[in-house]
Amino acid sequence: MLQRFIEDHITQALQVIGAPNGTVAPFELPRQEGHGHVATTVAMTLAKSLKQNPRMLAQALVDALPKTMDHVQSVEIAGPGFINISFAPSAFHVLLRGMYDEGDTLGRSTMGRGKRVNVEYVSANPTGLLHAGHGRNCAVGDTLANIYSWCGYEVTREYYFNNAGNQMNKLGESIMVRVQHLLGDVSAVFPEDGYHGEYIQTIAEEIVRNSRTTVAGLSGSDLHAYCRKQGEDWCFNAIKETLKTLNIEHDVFFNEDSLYSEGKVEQTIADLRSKGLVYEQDGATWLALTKLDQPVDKVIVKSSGEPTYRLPDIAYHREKLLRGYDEIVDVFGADHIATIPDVLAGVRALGFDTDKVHVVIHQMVTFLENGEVVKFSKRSGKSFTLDDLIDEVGADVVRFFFVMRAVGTHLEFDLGLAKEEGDKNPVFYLQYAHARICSIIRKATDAGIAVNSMADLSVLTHPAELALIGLLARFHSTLERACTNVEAHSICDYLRDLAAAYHAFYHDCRILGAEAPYQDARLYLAEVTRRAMKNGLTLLGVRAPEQM
RNA sequence: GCGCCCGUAGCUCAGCUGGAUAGAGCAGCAGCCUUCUAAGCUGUAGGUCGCAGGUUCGAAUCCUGCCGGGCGCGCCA
Repeated sequence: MLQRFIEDHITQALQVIGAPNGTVAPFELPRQEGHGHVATTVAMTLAKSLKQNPRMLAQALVDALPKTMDHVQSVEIAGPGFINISFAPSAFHVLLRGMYDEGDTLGRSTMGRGKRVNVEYVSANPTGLLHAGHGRNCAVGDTLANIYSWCGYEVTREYYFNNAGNQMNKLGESIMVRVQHLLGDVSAVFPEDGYHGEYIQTIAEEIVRNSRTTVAGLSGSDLHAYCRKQGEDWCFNAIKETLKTLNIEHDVFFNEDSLYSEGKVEQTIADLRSKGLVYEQDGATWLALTKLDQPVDKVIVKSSGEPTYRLPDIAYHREKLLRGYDEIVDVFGADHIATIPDVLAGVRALGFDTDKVHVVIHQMVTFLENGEVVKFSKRSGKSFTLDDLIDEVGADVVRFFFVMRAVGTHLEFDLGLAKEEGDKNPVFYLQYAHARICSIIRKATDAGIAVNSMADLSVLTHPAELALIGLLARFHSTLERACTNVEAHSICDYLRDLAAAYHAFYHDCRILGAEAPYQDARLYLAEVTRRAMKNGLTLLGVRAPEQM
C-alpha cells in the first residue's frame, strides 16, 4: 500500500503538533482524480478534540512534515481539511517489486496466525439432491473457507447432517413403496407427504436390480430401514459428486446423531439446567430464553421425549467450541434466521464467547430466464437441481455468480447472462484477462524472452501502468478485508477492476516488440497481474485458463 | 402483530465501516482492429441514494418514525 511511504512521517508530525499519544491517521483512497493517491482525514477528526480549525491543523501537520520525503511527490490540503498525498512513480515501482518477490503466493496473508476456524456450509440432509438454490450456500461457504485458509488460518470445512429425523423416515418410506411396486406389490400406498422426485424411482430401481433377493426377504420395519439406509447412501453420494464438480470437499461430515450417542445432548441439557435455565411445563422441557434477553421461552424437549432442533443445535455449537476453534462460521440461508438468536443465547449461557461465532446468512435466490422468474418446486418432481444448473452454465459461472453479490441481498441469477460465453459475462471477462496475459508470456517464451526478475521498472510511468500497479497494491488488503468482514463478493468486484485496469494497460502500452527496457518492465508487470488474477480466481473456485 | 434482511441510474448491483463533484456492469448512443486474443478499449448519456425528521464541520452510510419488497415467527428441521 502506498500509504506506507508516508505513515511514519505523519505519525511523527502528529507528535510535533501535539496530537494525543497513539493517534493513528486514517487513510483512504480518494475517488476523485486530482485528490492524490491517498488522503488522510486526521486533521478533521482531530479538530474536534483539540478544538481547532481543521484547515489550520492540517497546515500545521503539513508544516511539521520533512521538506522532502522519499517517493512522495506532493502533499496538499484541500476542502475542509483533507490532506492529499501523491506519490512519485518510484513508490509504485517499489511496491511492484515487492509483489513480484512474493512469487506464486502473491497476496497471501499471515493475519490468521494459524488460528483455527471451522466453516460449516452446505449441510443439506441426505434426503435428496442439492437444488439449484443450494448453490449459493455451497459457493459462499467454500469461498469463505478458501479466504480464511489463504489468510493464514487453519480451516476445517464441515458438513452437518441429520440422518435420524422424520424427513429421513419419509425418504425411506417413499423408496420402500417404490420398491414394493417394482416387486409387484401394488397394494403399497405412497405416503401423502412423501418425496416425489425422480431420484426416488431411480434409487428403488437400483435396489431391486442390485439386491432383489435381499429386499424380497424383508418386510415392514426391516424393509423400511434398509430402504432408508440405501437412500441415505445414494443421496450422500450424489451430493458429494455434485460438490466435487464445484471443487468442494469437506473435511468433516458431522452426524447430528453422534451428539446423542456420545451423550453430548444430555450434557448440554444438564449444563443448562445447572444454570437454572431449564424447567418442565405441560410435560415438555423448556429453555428459559427470557432469562437470556430473548422474547419468549422455547421448548427444547417435547412431551413425547423428542428434542426440538434447538437442543442439538446448541449442543453442536458447544461441541465445536470445545473442539478448540478460535472462530466458527455458519453459513445459512435466510430461512434459518429465526433459529439463530435462540441458539446463540443458549451457547452464551453455557459460558462460551459467541463473538467467535460468525453467522453468515444469505438471502434467497431467484433464477431468471429472458427476464422471467423460473419457477421450480421441490415436491412437484420437476425440480431444478444444482447438477442441472452446472450442466447449463458450467461450474465456473455457478461459483462466480453465487458469490458476486453481497449475501444480504436477494440474488437474481440471470440464466441467459450466465449461459452467454461472451463479453457480457463477467466470468469470461476475468478469465479472458488471464488468458490474454498467458498468451503474451507464451509468445515471449517462444521468442526466447523470459520474464526478467531484474527488469528496470523505472520506465513504468504511463498512467495506465501506474493505475494497474496501484490496483495490484490493493490486492493483499482486499483479501484481508474480505476475511475480516467474512464476505466474499468484494473479491469479485476487485478482480473486475483489476481486469479492466489490465485491459486498459494492454490497450495503451505495447508489451512485445517495445524497446527492450519497456518490454522487460511491462512483461514483469503483466506477470504480477497474472499471478494476482490467478490467485483471486482460485480463491473463488474459478479456473484461470491459460488459453481461451 | 413481532424479529431479521433489502430499498442507490431503465435493469442487475458496488460504495473500503461518517468524507470531497455518489460509482461499475448490462441495455442506449458515438467512436477504435495491416502489430501482443475486439471475449478488448475510448467517449457520451443516465440520480430528489424509498420518504420525513434527528445527530455534526460533513450522512447513501449512524439514530427514530413511516412507506414498499423478501424471509421467518410450531412441542417441524
